[in-house]
Amino acid sequence: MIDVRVLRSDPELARQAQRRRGESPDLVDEILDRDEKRRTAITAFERLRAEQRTLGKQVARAQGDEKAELLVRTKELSTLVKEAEVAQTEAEQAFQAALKRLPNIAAPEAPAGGEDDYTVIEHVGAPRDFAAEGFEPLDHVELGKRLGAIDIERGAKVSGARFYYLTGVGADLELALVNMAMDQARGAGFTTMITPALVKPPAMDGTGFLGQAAADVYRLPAEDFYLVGTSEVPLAAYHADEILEPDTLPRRYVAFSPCYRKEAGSYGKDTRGIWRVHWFDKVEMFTYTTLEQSYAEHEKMLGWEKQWLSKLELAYRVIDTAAGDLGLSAARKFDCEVWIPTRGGYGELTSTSNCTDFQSRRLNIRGRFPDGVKPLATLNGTLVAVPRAVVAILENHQQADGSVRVPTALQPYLQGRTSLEPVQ
RNA sequence: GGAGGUGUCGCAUAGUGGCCUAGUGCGCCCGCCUGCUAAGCGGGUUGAGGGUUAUCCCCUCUCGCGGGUUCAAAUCCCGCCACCUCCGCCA
Repeated sequence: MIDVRVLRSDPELARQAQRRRGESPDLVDEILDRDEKRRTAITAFERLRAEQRTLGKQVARAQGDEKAELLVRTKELSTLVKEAEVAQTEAEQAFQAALKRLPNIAAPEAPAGGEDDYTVIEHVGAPRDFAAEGFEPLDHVELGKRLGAIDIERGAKVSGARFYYLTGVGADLELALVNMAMDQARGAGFTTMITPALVKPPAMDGTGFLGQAAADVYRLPAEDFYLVGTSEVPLAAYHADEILEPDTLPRRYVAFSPCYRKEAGSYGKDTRGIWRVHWFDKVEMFTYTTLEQSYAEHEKMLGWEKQWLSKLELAYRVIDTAAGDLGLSAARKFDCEVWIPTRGGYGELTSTSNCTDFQSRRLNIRGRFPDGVKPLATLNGTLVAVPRAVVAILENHQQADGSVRVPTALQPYLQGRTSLEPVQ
């Protein structure tokens, strides 16, 4: 949620930001119009309410005829106050509804445009040249079968399309990745968390996932729960309605959780294998800090993600996501995209967003600072989304004999194994 | 799932319709006093919104949340939520 005072003082900034996202600037003016009506309604209510309170005190002291006369007026006022209160509430709700639709103001550095308008910040490592090595790489589905690591057929039998089992070394690989990620984050000062995967509507809405992303969210209507698509949701809502002391900042949390996504609108896209699935496990970093510190923190998040990918010995590039591809809450987003041999291109493995004070305003997360109580900034970043990491490792580290080399850093987490061998 | 209890300004508490502009203690902040510290004394200390915006000032809301009764609600009534105790069920 954007500070309405920013919209009042510099509406053109917000209109411009909307255009850079490829969205209509008219929403800004609709919000300002509703703000005007809201303030008029508040003033009207408060004037009546003040009169009611003043007269109410006189009633308490008055006697006889004087009291009777006052009661005539106060009874009238009682009705007027109630009407004015209803009008104020309605104006407030109309205003809030419009304001909540407005996405975060994209950072000036974020490229304008949509999904394909990203800029590449850097390349790290070179894609492996299988042709030079003299063999054709297998995809992760075939490798997963040979290793006894991934069972997609039975995933579909039990749960349907886009579900899978990790079996044997596949399951071992998940636990190894998760433990390694947790160790790295813990070493960087993060507090380890295991978070609820079912949340109530305010948590989902406050994090910004009931906007454009609502179609992608699983809901349990009977109990009014949502299944989270990322532990960003329970981590952001963790400090909702709290005022944090500045000397406890930054607060860094790392969570392991399952993630559930409908993947609506992706029909026919990435249908093979486990690249895009309805459920997966993920280790996610999350930071609460000041708005001023958030930009440096965002660089740190990216640094931790790069460190992680390097330990997995993967070639990747970093992109600066375009404004139109930021989602509702983010002001800026960096994706790390790893080279996937059988895709013949880069695919997103991790992503880190600076949501500035956008989520904090929705979730009412504030800090007590010398110059007042102010909303904090929130940032999130993937360390490991398990299935995609498994795909990247299997495909990039496969050998001509069908085995898969285990990256050195990961070996201690896989009972010292240096390679995964085919079982058939 | 059932029964009972509890929810007040950081913490602990007072408050059974108008004297609540929510009192008191603790904690915290500022100042005074004081060789230092403690004690003592004085003041301040929820958050949000509106008017005005030159820091002041004025007003409204905020006693778990939402309704209702009333001229007037922390206080009375209804619903919901959270927590505690016990029972049931379950991993």
